[in-house]
Amino acid sequence: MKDRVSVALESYLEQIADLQKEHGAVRTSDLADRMGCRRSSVTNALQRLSEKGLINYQSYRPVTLTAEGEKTIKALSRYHGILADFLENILAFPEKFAQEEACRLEHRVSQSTIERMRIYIEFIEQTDNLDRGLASAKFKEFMQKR
Amino acid sequence: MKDRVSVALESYLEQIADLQKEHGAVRTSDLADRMGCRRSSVTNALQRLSEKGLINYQSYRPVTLTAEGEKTIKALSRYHGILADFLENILAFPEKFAQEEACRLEHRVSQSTIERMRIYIEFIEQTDNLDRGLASAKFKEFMQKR
DNA sequence: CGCAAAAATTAGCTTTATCTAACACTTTTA
DNA sequence: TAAAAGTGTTAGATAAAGCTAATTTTTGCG
Repeated sequence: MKDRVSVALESYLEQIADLQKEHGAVRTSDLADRMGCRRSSVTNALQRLSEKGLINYQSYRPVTLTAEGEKTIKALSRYHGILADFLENILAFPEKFAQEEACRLEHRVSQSTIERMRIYIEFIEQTDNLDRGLASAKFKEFMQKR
Repeated sequence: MKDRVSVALESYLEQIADLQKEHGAVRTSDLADRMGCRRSSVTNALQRLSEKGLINYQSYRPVTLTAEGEKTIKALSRYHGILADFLENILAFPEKFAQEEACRLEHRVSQSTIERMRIYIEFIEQTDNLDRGLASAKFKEFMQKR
């Protein structure tokens, strides 16, 4: 069982995936902007990600994810999505906050909790469809009145 | 706004509070057992906690929390309690898991999310009392059927 | 009491993750 | 096309958090 990559490196990896989608190529300075750190810290991170086989990296060349890196990202972004969905649609947070909080939590929340959140969302949706509780709508209403 | 103590140090602080309650005095080796690390790492942590004014520490003496340390712990354990409550009573996890997961998350979840979880629990309880949805019971039932 | 065992600390090393400053490559542009 | 600007990397520091091995302090017992 290959040891899990650190929270910091996971975040770099996510930003790389994001930038790849947006711009194709991924540059050190864009990553530094996103991560709020110096370019030299990015270089250091890229070297470590490369050693772990998660990115294709050569000096002065734009970066891409390896197949392994893609796989890691896929799992992570699923976690992120479910978390953000839960925060927005169950706990009734605004989307922006939900996204930010999901970023903070996705590296820590266990798989069981993620799956349970998914099931909970499904449950609430079913309840809503049965027009019995309209639980999520009711919660939003409840929030307004406080 | 004094900068927040690290996740690692926060964990040490919690174990200190726990041991203080159980045994009065807090010894390096007990802490090492609890934290699953070496005694030398504990000494190192104690020195840093002491520099931050969170514990009273002198070489070879048992450790106690400062007022500041107590305050930190109080906030943390409130977070822990709400999280565990949410995991157990909303997401229907067994108590043991809820406690463990709360330990992992309490250092990362933002205050807003904690407060919102508290409100959500309150909301569900009210709903349940109105005998309208019995949402939490229904969710447990729903879980059983899967 | 005095000494051995246990407990705690120190010293020194490692890795991660960050920084600044200096240097090396690339790209732009006059 | 060559100098300047911009981008990327290296070198060297620092701090957190851990480790092992060696040393120091405390404690318990014969």
